[in-house]
Amino acid sequence: MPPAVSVCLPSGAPLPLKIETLKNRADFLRAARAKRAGSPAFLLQARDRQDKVATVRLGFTCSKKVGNAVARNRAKRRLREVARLVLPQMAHPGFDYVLIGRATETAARDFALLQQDLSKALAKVHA
RNA sequence: GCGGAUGGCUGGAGGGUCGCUGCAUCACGGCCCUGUUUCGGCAGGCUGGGAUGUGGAGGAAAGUCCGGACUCCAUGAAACGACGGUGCCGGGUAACGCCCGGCGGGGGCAACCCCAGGGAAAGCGCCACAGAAAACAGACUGCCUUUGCCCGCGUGGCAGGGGUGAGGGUGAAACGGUGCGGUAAGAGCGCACCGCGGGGCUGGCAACAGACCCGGCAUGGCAAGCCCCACCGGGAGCAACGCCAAAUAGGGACCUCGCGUGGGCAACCACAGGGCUGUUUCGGCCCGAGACGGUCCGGGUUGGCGGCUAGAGAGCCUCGGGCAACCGGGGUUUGAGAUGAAUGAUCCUUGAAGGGUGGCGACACCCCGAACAGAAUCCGGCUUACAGGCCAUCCGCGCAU
Repeated sequence: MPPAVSVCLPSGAPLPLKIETLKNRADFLRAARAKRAGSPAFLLQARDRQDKVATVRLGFTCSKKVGNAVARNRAKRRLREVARLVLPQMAHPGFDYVLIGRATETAARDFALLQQDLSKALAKVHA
């Protein structure tokens, strides 16, 4: 583990939210049991970790249902991009988010609509 | 021009904005450690985000089917055996089940393509259906001839003797095929050609081919059935393996086998005994009071760094050897290393083929917007998937000259 992220935080004033990648299977499973919000092109899962650490963590899931390796990679990249654009303004500190890709819609849906979808889903999950 | 055959190349293009990741350089911050100090710092290491520059998916990255490199484990010798693989000959290669060149067989007018292509006189097994008969030789039917009897006297019927071997619808396969002679009818019985077997000869490194001589002919097929022969082969894989840090654990229950002898106060030693090394023999190692036996239960299996991308490298040009695969030399250019896994997201322009509408047509307008597919230690192959486009060589047909 990199030494204690929380130690160097106090100095920061506004400080943009740190976004890390979710890596452990256990974290994915915990997120799956928390709140969720559907959307035509993806499914959003969100969980408040309640561990006093502000870092936002983000994960992606594209199962074999999405398609072959090329289709799965493309779906993940689009989800990653839309999250990169939307999340910094919308995310709540201390949350884990997981975006799950769908078969054809994730790759096909208009990108502007995709951003709107994510905003709506985040709002629903935070409510 | 039309139809083919073979080999090879390519795998949308241009731009704007915003990102990801490796490396290099540059300053900046953090402060822990080390060194030093004139106590301000400085140097090294660690670490955090940033700027600039530069590199960043494929011909199959795929299937994971072969062959290697590399790493760890195992590895005493001989003989024997088991298992798996390969299978015409020669060459290439680090190696191969791959590639090249030949040979043999089959297909095609041809270019060319296809072949799991050792052994069936070592043995066992199998040969469906059909057929008189399916494996070793005859039976059945037939053909010829002859004797007797019968009648409605005929190219008749019945019974018997003798001769004969391929005429018998079949079938994947029938004591070799075709023709002529021969005969009562026939038959390699004789002859010619083809096939087959044997022999030496010639050519070839060889597989094999050729002509010649001899033999009237002896060995049905299946070895992607067992098998025999020759050759090859230790096992597991980068989640290999090494290092650092942290944490946890250094277990428990039951069963099986064993707990022997001698010396010594004891530690221990020696010998029995047990286990491992495919088997055996010799040898070696371990245990020796427990087991490097089995079953079940419980706990753990995290993070980082190295391995990690420079090599049997690749592309192009060129010289030499070789029919070729390929080998040797020179020059030049080039070089993904991610790890919830980067190599992109989005917008604009252009846009192949395809589809639709109109038109005799050239064409115009509209729709759709590139196939298969994403490195995971690295190479050499094979196999499979693939929208289109392009090039070279060759073959057949047609037309013109």
